[in-house]
Amino acid sequence: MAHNQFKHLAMGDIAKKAGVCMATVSRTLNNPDRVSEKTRNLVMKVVEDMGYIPNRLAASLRQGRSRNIAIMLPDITNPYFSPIVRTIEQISLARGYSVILKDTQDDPALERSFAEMVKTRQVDGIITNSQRIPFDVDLTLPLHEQLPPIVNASEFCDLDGIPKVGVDNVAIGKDAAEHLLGFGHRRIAVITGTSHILSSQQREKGFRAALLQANVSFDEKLLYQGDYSCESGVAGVRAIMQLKERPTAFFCFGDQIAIGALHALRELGYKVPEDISVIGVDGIALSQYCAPPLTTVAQPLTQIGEYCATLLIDLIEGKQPEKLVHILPHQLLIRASTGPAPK
Amino acid sequence: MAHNQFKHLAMGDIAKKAGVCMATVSRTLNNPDRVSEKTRNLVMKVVEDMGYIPNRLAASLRQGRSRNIAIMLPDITNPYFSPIVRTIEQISLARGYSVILKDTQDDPALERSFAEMVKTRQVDGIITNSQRIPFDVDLTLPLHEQLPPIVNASEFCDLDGIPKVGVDNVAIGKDAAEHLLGFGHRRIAVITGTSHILSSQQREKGFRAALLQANVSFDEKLLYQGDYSCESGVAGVRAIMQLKERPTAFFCFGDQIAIGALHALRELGYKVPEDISVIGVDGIALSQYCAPPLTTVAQPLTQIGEYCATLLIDLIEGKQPEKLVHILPHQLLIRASTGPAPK
DNA sequence: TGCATAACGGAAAACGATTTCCACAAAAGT
DNA sequence: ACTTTTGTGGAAATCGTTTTCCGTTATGCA
Repeated sequence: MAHNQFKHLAMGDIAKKAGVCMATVSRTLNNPDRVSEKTRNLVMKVVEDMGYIPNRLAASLRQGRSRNIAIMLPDITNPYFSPIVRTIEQISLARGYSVILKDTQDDPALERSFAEMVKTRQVDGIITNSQRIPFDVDLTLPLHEQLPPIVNASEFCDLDGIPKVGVDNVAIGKDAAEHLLGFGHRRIAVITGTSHILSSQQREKGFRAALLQANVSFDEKLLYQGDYSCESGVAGVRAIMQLKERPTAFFCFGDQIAIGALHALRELGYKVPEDISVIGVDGIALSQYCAPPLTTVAQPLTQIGEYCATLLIDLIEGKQPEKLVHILPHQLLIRASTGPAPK
Repeated sequence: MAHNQFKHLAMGDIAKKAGVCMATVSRTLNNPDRVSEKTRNLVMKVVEDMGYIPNRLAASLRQGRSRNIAIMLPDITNPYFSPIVRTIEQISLARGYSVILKDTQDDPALERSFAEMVKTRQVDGIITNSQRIPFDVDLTLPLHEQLPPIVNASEFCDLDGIPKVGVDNVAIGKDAAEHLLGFGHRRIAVITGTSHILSSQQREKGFRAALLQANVSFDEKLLYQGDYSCESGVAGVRAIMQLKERPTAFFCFGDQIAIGALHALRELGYKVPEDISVIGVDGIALSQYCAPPLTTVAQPLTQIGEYCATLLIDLIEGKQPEKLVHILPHQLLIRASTGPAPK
């Protein structure tokens, strides 16, 4: 009713005009090499002249696939995801897929409802940052026979057999800790990510392991449960700096946390890194513009996106990927927010 | 071929199992009130038990609409867009639409190709930040008869009759300038947004008007063409601070520019706001965590998203909106990056 | 000249829901 | 008891492609 002003040509109209049959038009559009050059040019010309654009819904219905993929994120405002999403878009486009982006706000119900888009045939597969797999699975049966094409990005669910792309968060926690230990820090505070999130737990694990290995004990009062937001960085610093025995360094499990922490430390009058060092994780673009520029353990965000998209589309198209799990290398970016521990 | 492991029930299967006809199943699912409670419960139970989920592609094909909308952005990594996109998603979801997000990288060809998704019936409408309308229009005919549902967000094309949601950028330029003038600044540098973008041109216009009105002349050497990126903020400051006659304030046409500018000023050893004031535009979430917290002219980002989504969906559904153009109020957030001009 | 191959036409099934048309029954109203 | 509603069944058209199944003609090659 609404917008009939756009008369939609059907393939039959083109066929009639060009004096060929529909099959030929379809072949010309989808398998150009199966049509003689002469007919191809003829059909193409008519298509151009009349401005025909095939209805992809019809094609999708017939072919049983939509050539769309979905990305589920807990929070698209987190700049961590931007480069990942952008890369996924680029690769998908190159391979003929469109991307549907979803902000699930970490809500299981929303995750499941979005996941239904696979069942409704609106998308052919899903890239998800959630460690909850939004499909019912029977653990006694092989997973890949029950799940639609799905790739776990950055955050991993604990099921084996689910394709995953991300980093080694235990190692990240260790590397960050060792960087601070190397500067002589012994009282290191931690502002974690969202507590139920695996990446946060693993970074904590790596952190503790590094301390243990260096024979440094950890004061549990120096641990603040954050949630990967700037706000939790602010709150964490405020809480911890009230302690009698203050830390000389903060290990923030995300760059956004670190940005908030830097802000709060500034407010309280501390100098970074002279009084207190701060290290983050993620390597978001803005981290280099912090005051001071943030030392951080950078993730290969573009690469994560690249692997996710490639993996998912391979799965969709039935190409068996050689590897289902990709753990990509991280990199410690030493900038100005960390320095020697004060005496 | 790829994933037949998911046997897809069709509506006929449900009808048979429930002992009713397909029309009844369809009615139950789409117009529950046109079916007796008894049959409704029966059908619903079968639907639940068998886990039936209707194929939306088929429905879309038949109904001639996909219940998808597209958002075209030049750069999804710009945190300016995040709250807008998130709000659009929320409203769309509530009204039964899915959102397809596109990063066009300001490329006209990409914009056009994405816009074709309307013609291929993959989306019912578009929200675009580009001032290029990616459809051919005949200016002698009424626009609304030629264009599919489309809404211009934040950046406006120069055609009348296109639905638009945004702010008054001339006023924003004026307000920012007057704030600095009020602090006694007379040499104010400007780092603009992308030069061909209307919002940047208008902010400049407002800025110049305010100076003129205050009887302050503008030194053209204090104008640096940026592109809304952090990098251009850095570059702008470096270029302008090499001048013999330096400014006492920077008006950055975007918060990202301002973040880069703050960074570069810090590198050069200037104190903000004691030596130099900096004001931004946009009011992105991170602006409050800058060092010092950024004075900025904030846009009502959530509201922009809200109006865009509502407007577009109303257009799609044939409801004639009362207003096609919404200019929403901005707000000067005075924080710590601006202060009195040094003597 | 003969024959394999390629190119294309014609017609129709298929994808899976929506929607219409008509008939017919049961429930509700007068 | 008679007329309206209301609810439902049965069957089929429809959306616009893709794809198959032949059959036919043109082309190329030996």
